[in-house]
Amino acid sequence: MSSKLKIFNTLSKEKEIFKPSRAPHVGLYVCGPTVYGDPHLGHARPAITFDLLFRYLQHLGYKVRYVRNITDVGHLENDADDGDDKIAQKARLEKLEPMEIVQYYTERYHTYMNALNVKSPSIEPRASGHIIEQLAIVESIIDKGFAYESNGSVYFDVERYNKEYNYGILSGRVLEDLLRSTRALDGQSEKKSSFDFALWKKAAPSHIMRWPSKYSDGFPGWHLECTAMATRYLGKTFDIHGGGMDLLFPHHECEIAQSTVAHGQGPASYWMHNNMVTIEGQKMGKSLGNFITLEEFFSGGHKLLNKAWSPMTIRFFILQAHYRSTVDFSNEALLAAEKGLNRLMEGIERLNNISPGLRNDYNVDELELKCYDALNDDLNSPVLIAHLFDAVKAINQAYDGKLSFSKENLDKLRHLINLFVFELLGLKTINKNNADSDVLNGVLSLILNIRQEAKNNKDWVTSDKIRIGLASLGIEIKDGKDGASWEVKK
RNA sequence: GGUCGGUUGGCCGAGUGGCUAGGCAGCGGUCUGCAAAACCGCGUACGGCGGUUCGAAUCCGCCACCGACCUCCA
Repeated sequence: MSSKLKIFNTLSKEKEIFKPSRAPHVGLYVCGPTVYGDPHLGHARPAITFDLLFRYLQHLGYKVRYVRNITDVGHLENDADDGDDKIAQKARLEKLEPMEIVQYYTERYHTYMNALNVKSPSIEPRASGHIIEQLAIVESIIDKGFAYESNGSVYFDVERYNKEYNYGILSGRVLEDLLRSTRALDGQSEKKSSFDFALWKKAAPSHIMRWPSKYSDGFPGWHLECTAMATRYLGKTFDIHGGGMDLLFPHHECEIAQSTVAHGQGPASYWMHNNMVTIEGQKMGKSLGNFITLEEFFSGGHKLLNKAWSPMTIRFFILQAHYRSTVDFSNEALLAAEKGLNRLMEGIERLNNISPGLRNDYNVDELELKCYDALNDDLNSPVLIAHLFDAVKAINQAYDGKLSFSKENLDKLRHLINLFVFELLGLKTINKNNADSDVLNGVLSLILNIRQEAKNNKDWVTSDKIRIGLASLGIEIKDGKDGASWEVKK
C-alpha cells in the first residue's frame, strides 16, 4: 500500500507524498456545483480532475469515500444583508418551487457528468438535507466565542479568529492587508468587520427557502455547508479536500476557520485545487457570461463552436493539460484533441489485431514504470498521455511489421493500455452511431465486396460511384493493404 | 493597489541545469487506378535584459506583458 503518489498540497505549496491517515481508507471531499444553471465546461474540469484521482486511488488499493456535495441553498449572489440566494432567485424567475430548480439542474448535472464518464462519488449530499448539522456547528462556534448573533443572523468573527489562529493559512492572505485595501460595502451594518462571513442568515420576508432556528427563520451560510457535510460523512478530519482554485479564497479559507474553531483543526491534510478553463485567455465563468454549457459542446449549438464536440473529446482535451495549469478553450485546440484521441483509439484497436512475434523489440515494463511515474507525479495526465502515444507508435510499427512483440509482452501491453486508457483516464471507445449493427455490417460488407470486384475489373466508374455514394451518406471507406474498411463519420 | 501564478516552435501543451515530451497543423515519403485513410520520416522553441555556472529555456535579479483571487463563480 505504500504508494509513491505525490500530490501538490495547496496548504504547503509543495508536492508531498500522499499518506492517508487511516489507510487503507481515504476520505476525499470535493466542492460540488450550485445547481441553479446548466453545467458548463468549467464544471467539467474539477469533475474530471477528481475523477482521475478517485480512480487512481482506488486502483492503488485504497478504499476511497468520495463525497461531492450539491449546493442547493445558501449560495448568495453577494454577501450584503439583503443578498439573494442563487437558487431562490432562479426559482422566482421561473415561478417554480426552489426544489424543482434543484431537482432539474441536479439531474442535468448528472446527465452530463455521466456523458463525460465521470464516476459518481460515493456520497452526494445536499446542503438542505444537513441543516441540523450546520446549526450544531453554528452553536459550537458561538459557544467558543468566535461567532456572534446580529439581528437574527450569525457571523463568524474573523478578526477574533485571526488573533488566535491564522486566517490566511491556505490562501496566503493577510487579514490586515485585506482590511486595509477593502472599503466597507453598503448594507453590511450587521457585521462587525467586513470580512466576517455568515454562518446563518435570517431570511427576509420574501425569502422562500427558510428553516427555523433559535436565531431566526433563515438559512445556512455557504461556507458552513461544506464543513457540515464533510464532517458528517468523513469525520472532523479527513485526507483530501479538493475544488476549483477560485474557491480557495474565501470559501476554503473559511472552511478551515470554521473547522479549526469547531473541531480544533483544519479539516483536511491535503488541499488540491484545479485551475480554470479559459476562453481567449480569460476565465470561463458565469460572472463573465462567457461560458459554454456542456450541452452546447455536445450539440455544437453555440456561436463560438465550429461543430459539436463529443464528451470524450472534451474529457481528453482536459486531461491533456495538467490540472493545475489553465487550459485554454478554442476550436483549434479541440480539433487537435479530437484527432489525437482518434489516433490513440485506433492504435488501441489495432493492438487487438497484432500477432506476437518471436523477438521482442519493445520494453513494456519500462512503459509501465513511466506511466505510473507520470500519475504519481501529482497526476500528470499529459505526460501519461505522451507515453501512451509512444506505445501507439510502437503498435503501429508492429502493425507495419517493423517491430515485434513477444506473446508475453503483447499481453502485458494490452493489459496496460486497458488499465491506463480506460480504467484510469476514463476514456471510452467512441460510439460509432450503432455502426456495429449486424444488418449494417452485412450490407456494407456486401457493397465493399462489389466494389472490390469492380476494382479488380478496373471498373473505376463503379468503384468511385460506391465510394462517393457512401461518403454522401457519411460513411468513409478506408482502403488498406488487406481490403477496405469503413467508418461512420458524423 | 495587494497576494499568487503564468509567458515554450504555426496552434495546443509537458518538462528538465547538460541526454532537446506528446498531440494538431505543415513538409517529404510509403501505399493506392486516383484519392482519402493509414503508416514512416522531418521541425532544435522556451517573453526581454543582465547575473550565477564549464554549461540555463530550466537557478537569481530587474523589466515587459497576460491571468486568477481580493466576501457571485468549478
